[in-house]
Amino acid sequence: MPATIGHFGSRDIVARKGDRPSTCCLLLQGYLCWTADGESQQQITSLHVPGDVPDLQSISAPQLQFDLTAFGPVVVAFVPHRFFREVNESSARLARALSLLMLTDVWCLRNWICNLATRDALARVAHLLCELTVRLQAVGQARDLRFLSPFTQTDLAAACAISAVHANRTIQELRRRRLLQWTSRTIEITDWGGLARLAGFQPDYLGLRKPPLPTTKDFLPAITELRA
Amino acid sequence: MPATIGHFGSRDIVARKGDRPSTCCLLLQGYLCWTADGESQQQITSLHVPGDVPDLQSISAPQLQFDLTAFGPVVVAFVPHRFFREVNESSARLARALSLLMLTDVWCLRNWICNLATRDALARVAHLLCELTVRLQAVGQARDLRFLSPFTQTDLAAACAISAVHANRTIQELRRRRLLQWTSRTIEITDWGGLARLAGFQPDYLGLRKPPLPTTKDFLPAITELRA
DNA sequence: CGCCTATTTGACCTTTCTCAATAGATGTGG
DNA sequence: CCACATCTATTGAGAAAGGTCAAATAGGCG
Repeated sequence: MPATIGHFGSRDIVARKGDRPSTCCLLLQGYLCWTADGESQQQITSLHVPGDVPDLQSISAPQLQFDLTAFGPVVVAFVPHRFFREVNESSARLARALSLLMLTDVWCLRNWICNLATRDALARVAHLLCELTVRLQAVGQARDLRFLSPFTQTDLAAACAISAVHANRTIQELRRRRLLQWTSRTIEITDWGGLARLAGFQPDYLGLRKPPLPTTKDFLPAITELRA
Repeated sequence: MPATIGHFGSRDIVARKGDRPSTCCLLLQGYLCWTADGESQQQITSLHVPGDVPDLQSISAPQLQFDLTAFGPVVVAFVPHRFFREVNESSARLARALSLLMLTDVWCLRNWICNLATRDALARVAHLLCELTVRLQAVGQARDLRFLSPFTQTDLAAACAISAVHANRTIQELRRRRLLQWTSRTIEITDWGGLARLAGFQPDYLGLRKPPLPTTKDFLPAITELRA
């Protein structure tokens, strides 16, 4: 897999609205979010973990509609669109894997909408953390429901569409209920059952999960190779 | 284009969560929405107008994640997945058009998220109506900013994630400001500039619009043929 | 006309926001 | 290693937006 490695610091914009990139970025380390600039503050519309290719769609997009922002130190592999086009033609199995990756994005977006629309602040934050935990576990980035997070409470607020102050109070409430610990840069879910119940988190939330998750894994050999 | 025509009444579920359809539905008349069942009420996660193929993704999806619900009387053409697969291989131009259609969906979803996340009820409803109007105009379903709508205020509430009561008060406020009329089954925007300003609606909202809209048109000859 | 659904209204209550101030952390240059 | 600047987290108090409940009204349709 032909690729160029890129490193970014927190808040760096990896790809900008209006860009017409000729590569996709495979996220190797850290977090990437699609962000939109609101008048008051920026809004996060989706969240990506290592193994994701957030801008897979840029292959056929005339231009990017949002900014792709790094959170914390980030390592990406820029892979030429050409590579994916060739994969699409040469391997039916990998082509299907790519479709599923895109599909998963869409399905995450609809769930994100449901999260914003149907839950109050407490359940909303809980749900986001459930999703994040599951996705990190799936790629081996969270052991024992514990993971590093470069997100500030303000970032969380931008993802959940609540104010930073309220995000703080919400987290305190989650701590008070002994559902999680969030100190300095690490988050630990101390009561997964309780958090999931509060969030109304459906484990089969991932209905799609079983098929597409191996999908991501299809690229892991290549990823590992790149990391070395 | 091989197709079977289907007719549906309001609230009929055209495709159900968990289904594994072997066709996509090209919407010919009426509205389709992807809906999720919340505890209290159903949530609309996206809205489709004639010319759209809401479940284009089902081609590579193992199963549907949400319900596809009809609003008002709806006519669809069920087109076999096979047809789209063949198109993908035979015509690079139409293949690109299909990619753009899918892309447009993703981009609509992110904008939907921004709408829920960054606007208050009044601007949110205004924005939804702006988007709806533009999309209807693009396919000739709204003349003079006036169109038929089978949506109840409760439906609007489900789309904007507000309560039905508040939706009602919001619409009254829009009427009071002489931005629109909404009587019985027709909506008319009486002050487009004012509505767009209130909503913070970006005409290039559609950034993608110029390229992909012709995309939809690529199918219009076929659509017209089917209608006849 | 009568039923059923959709809209409208009022009163009251809850959630969340905003503003403002304080405290804690982190990082930088001297 | 300290002093300072900056970012992040926390707290309090008051205000605004929106939710809920319940009842009244208005349409649409057989």
